[in-house]
Amino acid sequence: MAYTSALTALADPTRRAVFERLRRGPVPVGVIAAGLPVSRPAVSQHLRVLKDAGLVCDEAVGARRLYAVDPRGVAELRAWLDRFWDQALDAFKAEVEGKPQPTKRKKSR
Amino acid sequence: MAYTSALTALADPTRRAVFERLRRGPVPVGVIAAGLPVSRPAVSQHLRVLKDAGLVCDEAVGARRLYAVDPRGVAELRAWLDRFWDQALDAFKAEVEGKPQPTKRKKSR
DNA sequence: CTGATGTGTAAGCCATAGCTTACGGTAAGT
DNA sequence: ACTTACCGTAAGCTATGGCTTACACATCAG
Repeated sequence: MAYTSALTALADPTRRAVFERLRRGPVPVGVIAAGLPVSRPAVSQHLRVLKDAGLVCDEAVGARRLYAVDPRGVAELRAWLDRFWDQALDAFKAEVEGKPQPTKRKKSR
Repeated sequence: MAYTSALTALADPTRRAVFERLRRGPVPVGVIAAGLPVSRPAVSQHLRVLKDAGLVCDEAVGARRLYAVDPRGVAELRAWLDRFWDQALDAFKAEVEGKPQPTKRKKSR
């Protein structure tokens, strides 16, 4: 269940800013920190959390280190949310169509 | 930007447990608290946060109050994640095509 | 080899957030 | 009307987490 750590990671505003900055493409740490109101070590710590959550991957390029979004982490989060979406919609539909039973599972796809 | 509060809300493990309990259908507060290792007021506070984030909606039924998942909140989160997914994939593709060996990574699925 | 650049890590401070107990309010049952 | 059940809110305590400064290591330029 890696989506739990992913959600925890994306909860912090600064960390979201870091992550959204990476959306445009691979960026070194210093560049990210330059566009944010926090220090560079803070960005390093945020990247550490995002990496542990499987949301970003890094690559050493000379003295620098490029960070990029890891599509796999995003995919996991999407999968969890989609599963949630389907079940919630089924429950909602059953609720609207007259309420036979609170917890009733029709069909799942 | 309601997805920010949604992500913040889903970061807490207990709050995720509350939310996932609601996935099966509308449930009163007491039932949720009975299945969790926290007190009932704690669950109330969590539901408050989830409601403010647009993830759940409530309905008074007699002395009880039923909470259910609000599909709209889930949809917003999905939209944000999908937009992220597309841009991340584009950046990843451009990175692969542009440079010979940008990042050594396999395709997951 | 020396200095400069880029980065990760450790220690410490402080604000935030989650939990508990206590209380007030509304609805149903007798 | 009185009692019981169910729920939300307030106040307070404590732990977690994010930020900073200081330090250590690796790489490139000269």
